[in-house]
Amino acid sequence: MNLSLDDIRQKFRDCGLKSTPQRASIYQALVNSTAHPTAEDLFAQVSPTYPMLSLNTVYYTLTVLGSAGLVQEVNIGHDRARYDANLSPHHHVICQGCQDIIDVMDSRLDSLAPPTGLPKDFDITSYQVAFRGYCGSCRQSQSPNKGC
Amino acid sequence: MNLSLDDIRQKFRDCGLKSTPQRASIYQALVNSTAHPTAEDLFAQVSPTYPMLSLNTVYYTLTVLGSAGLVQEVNIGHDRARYDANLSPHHHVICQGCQDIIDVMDSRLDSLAPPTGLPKDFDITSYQVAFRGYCGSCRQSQSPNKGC
DNA sequence: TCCTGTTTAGGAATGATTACTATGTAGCAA
DNA sequence: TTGCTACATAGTAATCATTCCTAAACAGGA
Ligand SMILES: [Mn+2]
Ligand SMILES: [Mn+2]
Ligand SMILES: [Zn+2]
Ligand SMILES: [Zn+2]
Repeated sequence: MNLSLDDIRQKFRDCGLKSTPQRASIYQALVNSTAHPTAEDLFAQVSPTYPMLSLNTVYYTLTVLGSAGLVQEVNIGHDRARYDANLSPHHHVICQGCQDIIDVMDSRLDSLAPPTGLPKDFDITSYQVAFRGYCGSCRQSQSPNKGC
Repeated sequence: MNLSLDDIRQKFRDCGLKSTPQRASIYQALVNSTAHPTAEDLFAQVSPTYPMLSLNTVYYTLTVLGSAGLVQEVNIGHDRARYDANLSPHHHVICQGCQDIIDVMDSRLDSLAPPTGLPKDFDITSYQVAFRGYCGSCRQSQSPNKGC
């Protein structure tokens, strides 16, 4: 992507969000990344430019951008939240060794038929496919189940 | 399902796991549920029968059963882990209001083509589809995005 | 029955996230 | 341009799920 700070300020205005240097930097770091960073990752990346930045602000910013629809959480486990500013429909491959998350953009996955057998009053708004496995460097360490 | 405690002791033996009353009760509560409970839920359910039960033991048991392949984690957010002893291939619908998780068994979802564009040394071992939306009772409270 | 490695209970520790709050500032209007 | 006000920030403290640690209990095999 590589959005400039000016592009970002414009986008914030369009969305009715206040534009602050911290907020713009955090969003820029996220939108220009494909690594699905944690809040801490973003904090570490932006900190050098804004030494006063608080990790708290990163969390607050992510929830604000989240409820504006500019950022989504990606859950690969219950441990820590990972964030994604890639709004085009896509899916994820997760390495169970290093926890890396790779984007999958495969249009065949974007029009799955709605699932059968649901309560009829259930309103599905979106879905995502999560593939799991092991990346090249984690393959050998892939531990088999003990019993069974 | 409705497995008896004897069935469960047998299954543990088959898997090479020690059978203790606590362990069997925890697994029984989980395997006979479709609610994808948390560790705390299981603790609350088993506690009346085993007043000395420790929440710690629930966590330990779940990791043991997990590495034996009898139990899987279902992640619907980064907040708390939900557990599932339903080993038949299936998918989930998650209500974003009440966090309920409903099983989806739709065989059309069980043979998706492997995704394109991955590093060739990536080894996919499984995948799951997570549908999100709002159940009947949570529908009205479904809050729209602020900006954008 | 005895032995040994696993399991349990309980308490303490960890670590990500949230809550609280005083100060700062963006955006708007006079 | 200036001043106002609501929102944003930083720092600290609190929360809470999960993990760590350890002594005692115990399951399963010899
Ligand atoms: Mn992504
Ligand atoms: Mn399930
Ligand atoms: Zn890996
Ligand atoms: Zn609901």
